Amino acid sequence: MKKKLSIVDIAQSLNVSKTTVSFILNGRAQEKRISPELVERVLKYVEEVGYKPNSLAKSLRTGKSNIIGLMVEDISNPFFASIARLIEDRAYKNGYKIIYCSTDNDTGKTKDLINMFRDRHVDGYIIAPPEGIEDDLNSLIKDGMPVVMFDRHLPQVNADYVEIDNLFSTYNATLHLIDKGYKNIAFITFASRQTQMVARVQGYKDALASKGLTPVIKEIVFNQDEDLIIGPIESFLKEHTGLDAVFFGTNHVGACGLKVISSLGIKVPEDLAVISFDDYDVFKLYKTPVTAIAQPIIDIADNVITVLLNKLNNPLSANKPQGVILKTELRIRDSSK
Amino acid sequence: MKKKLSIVDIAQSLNVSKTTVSFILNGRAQEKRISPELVERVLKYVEEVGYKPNSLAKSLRTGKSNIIGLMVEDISNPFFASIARLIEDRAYKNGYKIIYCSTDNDTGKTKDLINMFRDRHVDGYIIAPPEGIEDDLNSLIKDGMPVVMFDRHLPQVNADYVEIDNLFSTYNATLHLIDKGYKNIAFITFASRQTQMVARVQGYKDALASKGLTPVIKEIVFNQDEDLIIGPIESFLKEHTGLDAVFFGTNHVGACGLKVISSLGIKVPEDLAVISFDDYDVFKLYKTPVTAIAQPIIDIADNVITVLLNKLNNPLSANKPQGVILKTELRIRDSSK
DNA sequence: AAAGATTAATAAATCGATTTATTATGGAAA
DNA sequence: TTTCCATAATAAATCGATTTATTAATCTTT
Repeated sequence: MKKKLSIVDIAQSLNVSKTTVSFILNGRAQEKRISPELVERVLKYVEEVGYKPNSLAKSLRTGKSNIIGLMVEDISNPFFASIARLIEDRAYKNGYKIIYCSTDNDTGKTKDLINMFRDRHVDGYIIAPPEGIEDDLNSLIKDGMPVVMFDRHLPQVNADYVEIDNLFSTYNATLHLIDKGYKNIAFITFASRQTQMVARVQGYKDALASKGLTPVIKEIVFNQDEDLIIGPIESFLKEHTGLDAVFFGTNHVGACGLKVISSLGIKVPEDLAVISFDDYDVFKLYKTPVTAIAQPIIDIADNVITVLLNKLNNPLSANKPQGVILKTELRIRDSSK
Repeated sequence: MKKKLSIVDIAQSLNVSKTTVSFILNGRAQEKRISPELVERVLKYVEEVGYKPNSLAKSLRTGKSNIIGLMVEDISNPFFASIARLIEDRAYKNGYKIIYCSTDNDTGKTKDLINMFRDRHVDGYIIAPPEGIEDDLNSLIKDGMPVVMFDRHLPQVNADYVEIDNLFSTYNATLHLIDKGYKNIAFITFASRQTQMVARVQGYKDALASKGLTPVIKEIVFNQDEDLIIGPIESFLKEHTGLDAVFFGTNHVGACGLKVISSLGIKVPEDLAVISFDDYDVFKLYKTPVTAIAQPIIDIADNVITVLLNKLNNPLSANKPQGVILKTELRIRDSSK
């Protein structure tokens, strides 16, 4: 077992000082007036023996880790997994690695994770924030750490964020249902005071209000256990027999909703029209494909990483944080015919 | 902006040496005969000011990082995302963090990622290995790093692995189709010489052979771009009109296959019966729910992390690496009625 | 009472890099 | 000939912990 080479080994083998080796490897040879012959000799040897600087030592000294911390709600949710994947790719191409983890929308867990990231000296934070971590994020920002929020934002946190136009999306989709003649439209979603969810509910309400219809809203407690989502939806649908359409607020609720609808033998759209937020394989392939609001996943990921890389490369630029709002696409399928 | 406290700050504030502080914080006070009063005084102060040791410095000195590297094929695939999620939870509970990344089944990329992990001094590796990285893994093992493979294994790598009984799973499922009277059964999957895929194909072939039927196999080049999966499936299905059943080798191929079937207006199971490997929301919710082979995801994750933690805690135990083979469940739905 | 053993704490070395401060040398200017 | 200034390289300090080696004080033992 060959033990790993250090910069001292390199320096000794070449009979030069480690300072010189370090300068050369960090591209500061010219600035430090190191002779071209020596530069070449060192580089050649380093290449030959395959020496790689110990990044821990490097990080300890420089204070940079080239790691970005990414916190999503749940990495096993396709929406977040896809975004994570795209961000990962872009980050790698720019010399950054990603550590990610799932917050479960749990404030306590998220605080722990932020501390863990901080402890690991990540260079920047990307987060779909749950409520209640305003102070933690503000403290990060005060310490000069780049922070980008996505999917939602916290109004009391003064950082960049990337979102979609939630209010307009549900407003528009609800109008679509109304135009098709549906009058008793329910909205089922996770209980949440997060900006994106509040906006979605509001868009739905606004659309109904504009036509003088009454909203029916069912909020479900966020949970990892599918049964605890399916159960409440089932009782809700059994209770509200007069509905002619239902709007699901997220892909997860939508998928669970379809399971309920399927098991109850409800026909879509004859008995009940369906629209869901987030597009998802399940919606495309359902018996009668389900109309859905597709988020611009690639655009979201691109914007997030661009904003973050920008901040990492220009740490001084104290320009005001900005919010990017992206458009969604209503994919009309015959579930709302 | 308060700058972070170091152990020296703590030592100075308390008028003791940093050695003492370090011993106390690492629970070696008794062993080092440090007086209980001093221990208490130090612990109290540390708690009070919220001092946390710099883990980079710690890792540099001790050579341990408390990080586990997890390499899956594609984090946006629900199968891998779910397993990653479960492993992440278990790891956190045991004081380990996870860095994960997607290999894309790409040998070159995987080699890079292994080097990245190595560079970051991860303490252990969990990997769904692509072909061609035998040497890299063996080199890790030679250097004493714990390595656990899952989903598949590399015969030339002498490390623990956790798998399912692929051959029996497809054998059994194919027999199920044959029992139902289907005779022209095709198998569509990703082209791969990985152990799990070879076994799946073999199980299918064996079942057909046992009944004197002829296999029809379509292999698709692994790709991130869905169109490059859907296209080949579509032409294959158009070409082979005599088929009465089709077996998809992975969840991703299965989902794409259903899209093709749906768009071609093929009726399941009247025109074509369908079975897929991996269970998946899409299969449960398809027009006629699709029979699928469900992997024991929780069991897989549990076994993987248990084996790895075991190795991390008993680095000396040079007991022979073992393979764990788990059972799958054939979930029969009316797509193969 | 001197030598040895315990106890309780500390000084210094180390991990592997980066960065600041310093030195030795040869040539130009005074 | 002395002084000054580039040039080219190096020694030493530093990042923040852990760990080894050492010291000073007290207690036993003979």
